[in-house]
Amino acid sequence: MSEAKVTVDVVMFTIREGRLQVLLVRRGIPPFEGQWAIPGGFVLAGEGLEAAAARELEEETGVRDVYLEQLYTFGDPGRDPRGRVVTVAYFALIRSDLELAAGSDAAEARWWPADAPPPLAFDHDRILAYAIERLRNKLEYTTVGFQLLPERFTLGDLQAVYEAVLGRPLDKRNFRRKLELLDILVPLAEHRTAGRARPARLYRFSAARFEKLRDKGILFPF
Amino acid sequence: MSEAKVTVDVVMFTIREGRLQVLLVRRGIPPFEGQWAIPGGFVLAGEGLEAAAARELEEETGVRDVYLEQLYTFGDPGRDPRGRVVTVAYFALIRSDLELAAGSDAAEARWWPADAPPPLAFDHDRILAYAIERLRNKLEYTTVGFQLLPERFTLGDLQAVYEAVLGRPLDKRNFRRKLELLDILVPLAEHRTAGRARPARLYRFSAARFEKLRDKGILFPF
DNA sequence: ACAAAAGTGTTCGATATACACCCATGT
DNA sequence: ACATGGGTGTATATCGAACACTTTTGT
Repeated sequence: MSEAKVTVDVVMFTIREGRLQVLLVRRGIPPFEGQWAIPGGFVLAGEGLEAAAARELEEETGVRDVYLEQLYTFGDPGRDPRGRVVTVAYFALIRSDLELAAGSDAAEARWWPADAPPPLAFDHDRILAYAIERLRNKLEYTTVGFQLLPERFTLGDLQAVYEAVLGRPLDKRNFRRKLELLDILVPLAEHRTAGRARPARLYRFSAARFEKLRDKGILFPF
Repeated sequence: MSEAKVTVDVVMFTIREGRLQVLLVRRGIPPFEGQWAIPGGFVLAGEGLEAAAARELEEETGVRDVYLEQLYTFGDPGRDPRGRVVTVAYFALIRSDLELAAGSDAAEARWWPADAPPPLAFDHDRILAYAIERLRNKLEYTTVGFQLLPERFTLGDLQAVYEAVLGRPLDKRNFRRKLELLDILVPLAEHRTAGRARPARLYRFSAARFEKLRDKGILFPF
């Protein structure tokens, strides 16, 4: 017997309150009814895996066109009491300025700190741990960090993202020098003033310049 | 409809004749009958994905306990004319001293240069390309290269593996210094003499020392 | 003797890290 | 005036890259 059900689970990360947070939903049906879980669902007939993940993402958050990457496939027999279910896990990065659409699935959904989630259904604790590890690694040698910020952001915002995900403080001057060398940020004319501190210059990510780096073989500059 | 067939495909690499080679099988049945393909097959009921990959590996080569890592999952609708087939691809590294067991599947199987394979069935050219890319990346910051060599090997052997996979020459002195710093090779008393050249010292990989590096947070020293 | 691969150190540039003070604004 | 985060430069250590000759063996 080689028939199985195939699902996608999408670990959606964001930055809220200066911390890395993950979207979880409370299950409304057995198994694990009432438990928190990583959002996911069955792949439809004729639907690609990544398309299914993007669909779940949009159903859950109302958001499209975000960073989405395949993570790992979990298929141990017995991981789902309903029978053989193979799940292809993805992870996604949600910009911190995007609000969750009100529960389209009528299911309860909320952000949880990624390092302090509630008990999770199925083997979802493993999936979450794996996603966090992958995100940390990616952050160190890629530029995915920008995907967690609004289009316009300050260097302080960006550094805060890196610190939240990596879980350690970074040196401001070294961080900025590294970014300057990469030359993938475009300084904008505007500033943003927060609280009673000096206004900070806003930047945006330049996909074009990043592509040029890639073309020159500098694949993962971070 | 969420039922699908689940297969595992295993991209098996080795070093032969100083080149990176990949094991391919000629398909005996439709679809793509007579075409070359990456070995694989259906996941059995109650069988884990990695277990299925290890079984395919052993059926095809007679070899067990080799380096095996999940690569990516391909599930585009239409990738298999028989219907919805999701394949979880793995890649494996076969030591260069291991001989293929005579065709247990009665199917033709042979090594092909990884950079010049014949036309492949399904989307297997994509899978192979992805596996090569991953292997190259892994080689640069991990120690998987040892998995392609016999237990006892010379530094020249090891460098040849890296050069074959990366596709570029490496500096002998820099290569050796790096290894010395890592301190994961154990020099043996024996030497091996090849042709009419000076005999070379044999080494073996020390998994114990490698684990110590990992414990100290030096995850991927290469 | 010579062909073949083994073995061995140093220099240089680039990159990563550590570290402290002044600036512009709101209250 | 002071509290808050923004902004800036220098010195040092570490790592990677480039580079050439001697040694040991078989023929």
